[in-house]
Amino acid sequence: MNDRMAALSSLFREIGIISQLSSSRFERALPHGLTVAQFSLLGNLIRLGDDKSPARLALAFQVTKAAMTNTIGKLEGKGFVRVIADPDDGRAKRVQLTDKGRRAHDEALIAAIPVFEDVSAAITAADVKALLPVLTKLRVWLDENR
Amino acid sequence: MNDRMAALSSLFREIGIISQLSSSRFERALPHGLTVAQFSLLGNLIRLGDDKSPARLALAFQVTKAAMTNTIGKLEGKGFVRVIADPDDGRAKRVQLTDKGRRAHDEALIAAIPVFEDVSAAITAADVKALLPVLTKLRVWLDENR
DNA sequence: ACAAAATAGTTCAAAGCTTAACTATATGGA
DNA sequence: TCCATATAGTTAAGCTTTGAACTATTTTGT
Repeated sequence: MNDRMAALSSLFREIGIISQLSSSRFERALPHGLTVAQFSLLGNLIRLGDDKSPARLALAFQVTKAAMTNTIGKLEGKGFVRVIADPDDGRAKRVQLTDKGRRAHDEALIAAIPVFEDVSAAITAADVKALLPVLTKLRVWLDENR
Repeated sequence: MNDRMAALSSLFREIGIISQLSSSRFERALPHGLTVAQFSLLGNLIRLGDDKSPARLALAFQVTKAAMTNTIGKLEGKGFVRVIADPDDGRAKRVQLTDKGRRAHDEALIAAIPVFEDVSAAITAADVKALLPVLTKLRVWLDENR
């Protein structure tokens, strides 16, 4: 058990550091003062469709409703999303992309490309492909057994 | 490049979520209100020797001096470490373990065992072994190209 | 020997996240 | 129908971290 614990400790430690370093590296490159959370949210709305409730987005991103309120508020302040009352549910809201938000995401994507290219030097496509399912399984487990 | 970016995005996203979920899971189990940062610092002092300067510890843990000041302060407040002036360098300090700190780490280690056992269900020893060098390489690269 | 540059540590404000408490609206069962 | 419960969202307080500014001390180079 001792070796096992040591290995897992190392694993979680590396993961924690990578999480921090990668976020700050991307955020340094992103325009409009976008954070990774904001950029990811924009990307999600673009790729998977907008007009979703904050609660649903909070679930999708594994953050609390409070955190999502904050992120959405930031994007709204920048004019990148619009938040309207849900016509079908008086409790709920709906988050919609603005044209400005789409443009901002495009710019951010372009700005992020060189960072991705740089990072590609540190990890091969094959390694990413090998890592992902294992990490996903771990993440799902941690989430389900929270 | 698009697939590559999508894969890397997923990778960093999984890593970010795992970082957060694993920390909170461990912290829920740890006694004395120890955080992962505090527990790791105690462990480092025990395994690799104490009597080290905060600056050196900050480097080892990849956090800022300010963060290390905070972590050490918390441990000092709990009586788990003692901080003295470095007799050889007027600018520096030295962080020393107390007996209470050693005992607290032992207790925390015991409390952490079941968490490690639980997590073992979500990732095999072989997978950890395969992941570690790749993540380490990535972490080192991110650190060097910060 | 001495001024300039580097290093150690602290403090402060800002950011993002969490939990908990709270308001408002919906839903479901008696 | 009506009350209990669940869900949506916000707010406030607390935590950890970062970056920048600052003091004190040491090291370096001339």
